[in-house]
Amino acid sequence: MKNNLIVLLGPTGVGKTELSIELAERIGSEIISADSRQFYRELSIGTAVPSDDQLRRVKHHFIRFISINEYYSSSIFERDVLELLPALFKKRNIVIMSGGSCMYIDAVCNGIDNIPDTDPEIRQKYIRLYDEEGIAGLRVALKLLDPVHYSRVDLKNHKRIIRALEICETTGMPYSSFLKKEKNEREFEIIKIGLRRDRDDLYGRINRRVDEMIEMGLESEARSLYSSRDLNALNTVGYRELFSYFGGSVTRDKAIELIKRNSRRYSKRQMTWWAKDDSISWFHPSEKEKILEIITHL
RNA sequence: GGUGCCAUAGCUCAGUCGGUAGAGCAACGGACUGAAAAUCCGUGUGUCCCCGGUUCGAUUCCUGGUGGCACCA
Repeated sequence: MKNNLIVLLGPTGVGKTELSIELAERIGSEIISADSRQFYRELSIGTAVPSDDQLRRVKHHFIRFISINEYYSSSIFERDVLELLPALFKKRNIVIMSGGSCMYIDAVCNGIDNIPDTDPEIRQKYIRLYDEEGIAGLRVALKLLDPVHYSRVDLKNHKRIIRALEICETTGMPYSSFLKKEKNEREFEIIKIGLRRDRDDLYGRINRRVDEMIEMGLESEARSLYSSRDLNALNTVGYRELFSYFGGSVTRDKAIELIKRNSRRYSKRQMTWWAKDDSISWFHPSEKEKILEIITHL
């Protein structure tokens, strides 16, 4: 009997959480979360993690399991998921992975090229270079160390250039030499099921959900994290805007409005990412029976 | 009721001494290989309130409407 990973994906707010739990209950599987901000145990309201009730209904993995102070990445996620899956497949030949973090989902489905770990100090060094000399300084360094990548990379995106530079310096080889871009074969089938809604409908849900988060106490959750605001894990919609409010640069109402806007923009970016993936079968979240049909006939 | 001011993009407004218009925000499109809810790139989307008039040509000037605001009654 072959093993199947059902990848349930969709933009933020589309309704993945509840549907994934209902599906998992029906087929008796467990759920792997592929939401990179639900990984952090310090965050809950702003990341819309499943409720305690929901977590009791179905066993979830990768929910609130690391600290915002820890380093994590899509590559580590790939490794962690691939290590966990055999145990899950022993219990049931179907596992559901549900989430919206595009790059993390890709890491599990297709793999990421093997690139050596880097020393955080080296990244810091290039961040300093960026602060002092701007994007131009980064470009000069990259052109020297990896002319191939220099000709391909988005030369206005400092994060991309810094990433390439830190690899070049760590390994003594050009970053581009590590990029094979080959799809890694998996020992299980991958069935991608995408959830989508009309834009007005989705945006309405996003706006309402932000109001609900505020009612549930997002402000105090964010306030308790304010001293850690510079951590990458907190450079996240729902928190950064409230930090601006705490810092006095925007009003509370404006911050809430910005959370809504940035959530909407995020959902659009997710849809753009998936638009070119023709292996996804798309459904409206209400089409549960149709989706079950597919899953149960595997 | 009278007088004055205003009406231009989704919003706030600029502008055209008459040659069909532009900023900010919003919106929209895209990129993405170990920070990714991050980061970056691109795009003006318009009966210039309406009916007439003057003019080769009116969003711009003029009559008259309509709506809004202010002041006087």
